Amino acid sequence: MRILFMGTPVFARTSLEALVESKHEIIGAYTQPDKKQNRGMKWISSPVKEYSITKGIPIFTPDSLRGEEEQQRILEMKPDMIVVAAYGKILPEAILQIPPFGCINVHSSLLPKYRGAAPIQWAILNGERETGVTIMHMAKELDAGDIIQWEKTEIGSDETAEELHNRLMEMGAQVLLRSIEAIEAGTATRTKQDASLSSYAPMLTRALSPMDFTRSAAALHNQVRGLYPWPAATAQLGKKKLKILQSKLTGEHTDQEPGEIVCADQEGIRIACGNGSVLLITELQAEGRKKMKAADYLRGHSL
RNA sequence: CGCGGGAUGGAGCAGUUCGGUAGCUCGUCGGGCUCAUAACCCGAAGGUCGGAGGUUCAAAUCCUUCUCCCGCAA
Repeated sequence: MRILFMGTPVFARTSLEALVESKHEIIGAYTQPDKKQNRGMKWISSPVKEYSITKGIPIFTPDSLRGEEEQQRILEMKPDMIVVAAYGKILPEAILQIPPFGCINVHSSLLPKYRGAAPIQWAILNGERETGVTIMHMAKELDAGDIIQWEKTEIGSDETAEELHNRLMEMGAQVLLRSIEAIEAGTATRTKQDASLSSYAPMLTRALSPMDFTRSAAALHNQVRGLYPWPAATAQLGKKKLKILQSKLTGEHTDQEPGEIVCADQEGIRIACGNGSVLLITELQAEGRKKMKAADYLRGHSL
């Protein structure tokens, strides 16, 4: 199968790698243009671009796919199928109709739940017990196409968004290969999404970071691991604003007011939360510092 | 040239403004106390103060430069 790939971050690269190592022919990779970003405003290429260079895959980084010219180019490449994974651009309908085997997408949630940009993180933020990856045919509406296959996985009670992301990334690549195989063999099914069950997982922002200690410890724990490693939960402890990177639920109770420090020792910092629940902060990061164990932080700082 | 913070014994920090014998909390090792201990008491080891130049009688501290780390912004 002649496959045109479209994707940007490391999540997409993993699927691309799986495709490259499969029997399929990767005829090109679309990815976001290089950006000036990070400290020092250096030019950064997407992981998909970096990888494609090492494999000699033709790279395309248009600002938009809406133009005639771009659509014509894709048409001339004669892809049998377009595979999209976290590309970051909307594909116009004209392009969706080009490949005879269709445009399929790797999405890291159990659709129709968590459509959108940050499905992995929102699943954790909402305290879901399970999530997964879905391979679907792309439709005009975002993440609303017919489902080809999905695979579920349990979310560990202390699992972070980063860990879950890495697992789903590998899982996505595998399910993708199986789906393509099924499509090629003509055994693939198409299941419509029940739009009434859909939910939206918008891009994360720093506005989600501040911790409100009147919420339950369980909700805050979800916030800490769901926002890890970016943008990370933050809290004002003592005089400093800290990123809270790792926490534990202790099941303890306290009579102290939300936000008060129950105890700070080798285990970490226990903070009173809503309804007398207690959250144990075990890892954090101060501005200009590296992340460290809460106990280490306490050796040089008083609260 | 985006803005800013940081590099000090194994860990986390102070000291840098106004140069003058390197300090705190903890860890480690030894000893003591104890039925016992992650607790307490006594003692010890461990640092070319990120690298390289310079100023000075004297530099962690002032000047120049380099490397690495981090936060913000994108």
